[in-house]
Amino acid sequence: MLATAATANHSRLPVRSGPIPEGPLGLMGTPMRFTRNAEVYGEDEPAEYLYQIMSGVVRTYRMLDDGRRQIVAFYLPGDIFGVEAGDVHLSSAEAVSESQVLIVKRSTILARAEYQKDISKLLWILMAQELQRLQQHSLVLIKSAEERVVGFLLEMASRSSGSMAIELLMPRQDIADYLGLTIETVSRTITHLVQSGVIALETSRRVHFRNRAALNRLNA
Amino acid sequence: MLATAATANHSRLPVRSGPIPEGPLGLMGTPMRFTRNAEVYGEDEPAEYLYQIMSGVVRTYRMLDDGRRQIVAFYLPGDIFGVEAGDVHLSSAEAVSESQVLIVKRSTILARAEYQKDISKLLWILMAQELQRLQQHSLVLIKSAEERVVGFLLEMASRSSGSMAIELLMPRQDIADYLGLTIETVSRTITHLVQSGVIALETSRRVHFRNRAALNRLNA
DNA sequence: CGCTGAATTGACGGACATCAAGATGTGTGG
DNA sequence: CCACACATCTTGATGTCCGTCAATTCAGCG
Repeated sequence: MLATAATANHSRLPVRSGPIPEGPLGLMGTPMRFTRNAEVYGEDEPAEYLYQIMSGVVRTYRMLDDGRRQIVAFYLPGDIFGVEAGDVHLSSAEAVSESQVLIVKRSTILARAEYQKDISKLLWILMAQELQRLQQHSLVLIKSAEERVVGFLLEMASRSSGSMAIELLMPRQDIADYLGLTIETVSRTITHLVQSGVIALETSRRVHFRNRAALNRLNA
Repeated sequence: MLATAATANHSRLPVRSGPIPEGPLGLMGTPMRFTRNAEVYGEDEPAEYLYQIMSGVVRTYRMLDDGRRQIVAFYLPGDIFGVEAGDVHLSSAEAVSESQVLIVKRSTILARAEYQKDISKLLWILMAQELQRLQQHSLVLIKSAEERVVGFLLEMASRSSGSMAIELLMPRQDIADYLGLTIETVSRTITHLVQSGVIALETSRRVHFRNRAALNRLNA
């Protein structure tokens, strides 16, 4: 799954996983910075580039005409995003926090893919991940609020280095829009998890796991 | 969006869009029949084949541990399914009704794709469609029951030939599991749409559109 | 016909949204 | 360093949409 269980790293520092995974993109990309909430690309724009996160977090999302926002994915350091099978972006992308992103022209990659087998293989793998994430996500959206929140915490845990505690790198509103809930429901659910002793909050963004077994059980 | 408004075709015949689109698969496939509810493939099985529907309907779905079923997609005549970026199926596939399906070995296709450019292009297009469908679907799952049902009817309309009336080729339970609702809610919502005069039911499976504008308006 | 699965309808309760207020945290300027 | 402004997060009260449970009705078929 996305759950690449990294061996525990009991650093007390914020997550930001260590060194940037030197993917194939690292060799040819141009670094660029995005401030909080800055747009990386917009829905329906031509998909000209691929992006790899060096630091920070990026969210992709789509808007419903009535103003609701569905966050499609969060990308963390090392993750590659902007992959589309078509030549137009299906969603918009924004920096959740100050972020550094490597940018590579799609045409360059596609050209290389012509003769360089591993590149085109990489593209397929990325597509496969996207598909799997999306399928997983639609499964999440039919669960109860508690299951969604627990699932989210576990997903974030699996993607960050620490196993005992994680840093939520996005505001509650983003979590709500990712899970298809309201911010109040997310907040209340977390409070409830704290009260039942399965997690503890050091700050509102920092979550300690006190009973991982119970969490897994709640993740029906 | 998915609603590719086809120019009207006032046939009174059941949907089953005309002749089978003679895709590249048509040239080399082996036909096979599946009875109602027969399994085409199962989740986690190796993805060895691609499938093209000749007649009937196939659904793909995933199960939640608590028994809930999330239908991922319905495939109608002409549609190709079984495309996975990885080499394992992420979902199971079953015939909704008696169906005829063309089957092609994946390895054959991939081999051809090596030197035959249009084949590998086709694969990308299919992936793109899957991605788009999935994204669309997760947007649907955060809408209200009425919006989901209306959206479903419009989606089915856009995929079938007739514009004034459509045949729902699957039972209510399948619609419910596709939309993340219960069968009762689907039924009640349809009844409500009938009462407000935007649709009419000839039989429970056959839907007449009486006020397309209103439908589009309800599809927030 | 009567049998069987599918679909509809009704009564009721609960989970989550909504509306509103307060608490906590954070950055800025004096 | 403090104070104020503003955003984020939490908490409470209330409403409603939809799920659950249960009973009918309807359609297809031997």
